[in-house]
Amino acid sequence: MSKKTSLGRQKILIEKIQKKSHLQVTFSKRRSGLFKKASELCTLCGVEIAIIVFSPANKPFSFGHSEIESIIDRYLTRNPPQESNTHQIVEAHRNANVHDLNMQLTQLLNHLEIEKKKGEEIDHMRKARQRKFWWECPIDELGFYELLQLKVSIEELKKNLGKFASKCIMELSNMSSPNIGFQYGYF
Amino acid sequence: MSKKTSLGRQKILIEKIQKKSHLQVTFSKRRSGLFKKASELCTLCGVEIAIIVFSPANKPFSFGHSEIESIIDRYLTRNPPQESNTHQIVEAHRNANVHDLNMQLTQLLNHLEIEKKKGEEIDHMRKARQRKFWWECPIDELGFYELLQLKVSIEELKKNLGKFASKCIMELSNMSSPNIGFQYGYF
DNA sequence: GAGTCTATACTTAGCGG
DNA sequence: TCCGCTAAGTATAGACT
Repeated sequence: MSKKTSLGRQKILIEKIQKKSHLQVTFSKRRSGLFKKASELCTLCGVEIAIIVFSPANKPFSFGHSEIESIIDRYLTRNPPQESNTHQIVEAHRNANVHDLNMQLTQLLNHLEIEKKKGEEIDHMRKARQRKFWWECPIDELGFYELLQLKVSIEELKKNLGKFASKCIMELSNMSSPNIGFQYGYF
Repeated sequence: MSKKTSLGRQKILIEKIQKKSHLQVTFSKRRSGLFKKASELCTLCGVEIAIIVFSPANKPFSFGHSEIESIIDRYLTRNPPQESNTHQIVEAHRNANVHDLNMQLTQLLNHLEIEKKKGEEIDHMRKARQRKFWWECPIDELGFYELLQLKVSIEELKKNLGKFASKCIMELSNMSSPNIGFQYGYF
């Protein structure tokens, strides 16, 4: 209650934001706003839109999914310079050049997206494993006491495994498959 | 005077507008709105943005990070200007566009390189670990026989660890530090 | 088409979690 | 970093020029 209520939106000048943290927030918000507007325009008017944005941290963000390529392609092929014939050859070359660049750009965007996703996935998996599996570490890098600890831990694991296996066996034998071929006495 | 006052903005559903004339108006307004937002984002955050939009009439509109937009817009919407001066301006902007694309391409190449390297590194580490550490696997996902194998392997590991530790201790005791504080008898 | 007007829908700055 | 909130700033639907 003693807390002041929010001031609400303040007017800002459209000029380069100096404060870095501030800029990052604004970029994030406005980028998503921009993409939302674009998506609305797509839906409302049934048009195709391609957007490429480079973040302040120089990361590329794109809107337009996989269609971005065809959109750029269309733009470049159907953007005929309406000029005199004398320029047409030069223009054609230029357009070919631009077209080529855009192809590469698009391909790179796709690759980047894939690589990013792959990297994130692997990283995520790694982190998940690290949380779950304490033994995931290179033995060669362990110190003496750490080796001791590892030994103890593995013995603990062995015990637990024995218990777990026994439990599995019990459950199996409680099921309706009495002739199951496992050699229970192994443990 | 007898005119009714405007109803003000009405809520609309974000779905394909059916009425053609209506659609055209909306497209025009929202496209400029989109480009305005993009331009603000450019200025506020000092980033580069490229947008390509195809109108319902299949005309391409593009937004680059400068005032290129209005010029290209004029150039494409109206008939080609006859003055060579204007022609030069358009040419200049087209070149700027190419330059821009090249910038983006370079940036992307760098990003891709970094991401790829990162991904490969992580992948390499993962594979190295997998080769080295057979026990790196989620216990919950192991089958019965695999659990058996794991148990055996771990017992083997325990033995090897014991040997390894003994060897370490031997080597330590052979060194010139006889008072080392380890409790050798632990293993 | 593009520009104007109005009232309202939508966006977002600044703050907190 | 991302989410949510609030209030003020903007964008824009509809009608008309």
